[in-house]
Amino acid sequence: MATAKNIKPTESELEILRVLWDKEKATVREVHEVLSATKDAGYTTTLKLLQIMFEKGLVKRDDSSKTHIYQANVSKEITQQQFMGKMIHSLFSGSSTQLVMQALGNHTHSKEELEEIQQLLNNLKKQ
Amino acid sequence: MATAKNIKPTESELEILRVLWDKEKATVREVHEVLSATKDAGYTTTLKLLQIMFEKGLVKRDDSSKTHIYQANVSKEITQQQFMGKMIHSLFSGSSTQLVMQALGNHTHSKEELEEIQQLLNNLKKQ
DNA sequence: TATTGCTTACGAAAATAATCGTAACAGATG
DNA sequence: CATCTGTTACGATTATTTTCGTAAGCAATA
Repeated sequence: MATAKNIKPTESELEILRVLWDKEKATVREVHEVLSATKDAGYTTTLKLLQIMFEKGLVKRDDSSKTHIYQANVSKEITQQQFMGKMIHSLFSGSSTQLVMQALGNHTHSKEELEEIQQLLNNLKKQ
Repeated sequence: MATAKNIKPTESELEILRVLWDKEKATVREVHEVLSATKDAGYTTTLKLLQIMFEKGLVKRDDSSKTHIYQANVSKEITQQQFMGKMIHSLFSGSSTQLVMQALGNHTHSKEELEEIQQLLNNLKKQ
């Protein structure tokens, strides 16, 4: 993903990005279809939002045919980091460890997942 | 903390809660003093915000003397969980494991912190 | 060709959040 | 008592985000 803008997507923009990260490419209608399952806003609302996101550089689009095709222009990873950083700062006094412990303690993890985390932890300890 | 409202604090409200969690009790002026170190908004802005938060039940206050004394009315833990849940859902496809790995991988942790996490992990594995 | 259906563009309204200005009041102090 | 200082109350403004209505275009097709 070439352009990693440091623009923080709004709540609604995030919902759209989620769809685009999942589908890779999508038309306004496709995005709207997914969104309308969980929220009710009109088609033009989704359209407008995508247009705004395009202006901000959050998405790119192929407008060579009448029906434009949108694609995320910020990576999921970068966005995750961005929000995590904010979260760590504003809710965990800057301690990512506290955040990790909170997430570990308050959600269920399968044996396999715990093992996966253990692997990563082992690697970190080796440094 | 008796009343755990499921009201999501806004960005600014969160900043105020952070101060209140830290200081336990505080007057508007005290909150504002802390805030003004990092952001510039007038005193009455902080006052108004606290009044709104009071109406929402995010804070409680002792108004027995002229200068009211505010206190958080939602716990840091509950609020953390609330935001974490949202985050896991909207950015990690519902997988808290992914979030944990992201946080572990993208931030530095001291030997002691890693050990602390290991302890918790051990406990979880025992279940 | 006329109609229908789906599309984009875009201004503007509605909703939400943040900020401030001003009034009023209480307490201290000259 | 008059004044100054610091406080709350609160309406109103501003900024941001979300939503929608309407116009216009294009393509398929009756």
